[in-house]
Amino acid sequence: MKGKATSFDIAHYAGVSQSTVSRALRNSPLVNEETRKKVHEVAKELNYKVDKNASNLRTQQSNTLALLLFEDPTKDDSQINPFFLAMLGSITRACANVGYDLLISFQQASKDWHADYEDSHRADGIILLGYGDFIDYQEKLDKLLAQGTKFVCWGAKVTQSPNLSISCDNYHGGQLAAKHLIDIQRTNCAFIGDASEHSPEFFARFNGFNDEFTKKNLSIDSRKIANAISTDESGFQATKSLISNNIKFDALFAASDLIAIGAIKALTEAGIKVPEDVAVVGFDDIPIASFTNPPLTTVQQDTSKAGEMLVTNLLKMINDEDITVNSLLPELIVRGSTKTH
Amino acid sequence: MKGKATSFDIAHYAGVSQSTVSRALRNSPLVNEETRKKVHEVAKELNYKVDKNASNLRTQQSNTLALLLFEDPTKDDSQINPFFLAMLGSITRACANVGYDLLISFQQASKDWHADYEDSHRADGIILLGYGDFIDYQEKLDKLLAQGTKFVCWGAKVTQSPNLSISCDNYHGGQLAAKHLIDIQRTNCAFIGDASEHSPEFFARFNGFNDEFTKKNLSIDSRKIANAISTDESGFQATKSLISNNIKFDALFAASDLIAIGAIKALTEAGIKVPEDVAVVGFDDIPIASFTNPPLTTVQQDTSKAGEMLVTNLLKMINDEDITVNSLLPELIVRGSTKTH
DNA sequence: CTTCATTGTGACACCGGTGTCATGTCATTT
DNA sequence: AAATGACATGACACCGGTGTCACAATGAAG
Repeated sequence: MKGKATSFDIAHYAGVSQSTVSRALRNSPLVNEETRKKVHEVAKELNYKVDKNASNLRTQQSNTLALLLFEDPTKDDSQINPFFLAMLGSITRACANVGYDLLISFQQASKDWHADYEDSHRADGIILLGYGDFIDYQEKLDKLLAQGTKFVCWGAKVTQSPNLSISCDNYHGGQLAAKHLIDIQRTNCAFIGDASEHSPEFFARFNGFNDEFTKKNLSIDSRKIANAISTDESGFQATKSLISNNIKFDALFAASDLIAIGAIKALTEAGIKVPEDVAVVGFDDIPIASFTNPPLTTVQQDTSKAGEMLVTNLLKMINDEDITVNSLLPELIVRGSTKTH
Repeated sequence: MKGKATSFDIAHYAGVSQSTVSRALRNSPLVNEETRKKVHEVAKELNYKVDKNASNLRTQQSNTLALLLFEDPTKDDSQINPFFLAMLGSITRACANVGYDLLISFQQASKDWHADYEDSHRADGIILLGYGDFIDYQEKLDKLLAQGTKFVCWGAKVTQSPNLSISCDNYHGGQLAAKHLIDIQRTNCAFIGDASEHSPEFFARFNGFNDEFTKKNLSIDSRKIANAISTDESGFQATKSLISNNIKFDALFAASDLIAIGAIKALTEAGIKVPEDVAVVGFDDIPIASFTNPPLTTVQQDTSKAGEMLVTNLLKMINDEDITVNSLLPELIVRGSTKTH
């Protein structure tokens, strides 16, 4: 047999027209049961598969979603944030469940990325994933919006159109962390992350955390706030600088687990014991979290549910259905890094 | 503007024919520099993007690769083997570097998966990734081969066509582990994994390990070999059963890091100290490995190079070029789990 | 026996590009 | 001045499906 079989080949062998083959294979009610069976039979025999390019071209939809992962530009090229990796896994599954293919692509946050995938009809919609500088990001989202591109994003709320973004309730997560530290009487607390609009998610975590302290007439000393992006290296450096500036604290809330891991490393190297001297709370609950030494207390985001929601919401957008925005509820997972006894 | 711009729209506004637009956009040398510029200008203005479906249909290639991930069926649905996640990351990058898109899909190892992606012209080639029962797997690979599908796979050697698979030199990796343990005088050694043809990679690791012992007139007691698939849970159970059968050993070689992590947990719970009582060596060097307690000594596979090789080899196959099979050289990373002093 | 709805099928245009062939223009050669 | 070639462009078929329309066959209704 020369090359791949086409619907014409099937038509030929089944003794019907190509139109009928097309209908039969898509189980159109228009076609007689008997011919339908015959066609399916021949198709199977010839190992025929519908050419997606032709079919997509005609129907003007691809049954494919694109996942764009943005990375912190400073990040080592070889490692990917495990939290996003987990999201990627759950998104993949969610796509498979609804019969969509998934294209993935890593984007340099700095680079120009336009909505290539959707514009070129390669995907019906786009899922955006990534921490990164939000200000720059926002601008590009606006462009997407203006173009009418179908997309959802994880994390940062897009102001004009809050329905586009799905996230866990970061503010609430921050509160959980604060409550826990207050419970175990660690109120002299440092925060490592970015407490500004540049990282809305981190900011929300910080605000929830801070507000909870304020509620109890406590406060976070601003000198105990150190900037970091979501890498262990950055968390390590930030914590180290706090330590070398001789700033004292008995608890540390890291805006992400990777930061927390870096922080623990910095603390340990400085001879500061976790959790005896400093209790550490992270955010995300990445797989590593339970394997660190000590195991990391952290605010868990349900990545599996998150991926599902991203996909279902995106599909709703594609079908012009209404979206019910749901924030995911984070959960505190207490482990060794805050166990004081 | 109604809908997306097509090349005809560009042609209209640029005052040339559609053919010329097509050529100009692909920077064909046939078209005059001036018109080329003009066309590019208009295209940019109208935010035009080539429709991939049309273009793929015509050229009969998709500039897309598909990545199929096979999972141990027993595996918890929510977690993905971190080693494959790392591979996925490097493959994605490698694809991006050569201008290919990447479709990903998780496959139930048990399910029927045919070569849907390639048959339906959605991808030019396929990358297969996954531990799993090799016997069943092999059969499906044969089918792919017979169909002339372009694919490469990680790990297990496909007997008829060894060029198809790329892997690190597992045998050598096993030797490295053995040498190290012998060096530190831990020769009463257990092996956790699957030492049979069902898991060729694990088998090779074991064989390298075992042969190295034999070379030194040492041997691995067959009662100290326990079966496990590549999950921490399975490693945990396997190790536990060794312990509860009162089998003594002072070193343990796990066929993968996840197994090793489960093993460490089992040992620790039984009051056996790592590395004082039992030295543990894993395989893969997944990101978690350096964060375990104690940090895990392991045989590192260079995932970044591996992903690159998979992609470049697959592209060579697609272009009918010759492939030079390269095994990747694994490297021993010594960490706390084998440090006896 | 005609009329009309129903059912199943084939013919054909179409999706938006790409590649081939034909055409036209202009400078160079003889 | 006629012939030759290089260069630039347009016309058109084609990739392999999908959707619309027309039409034949059948049976029911009038």
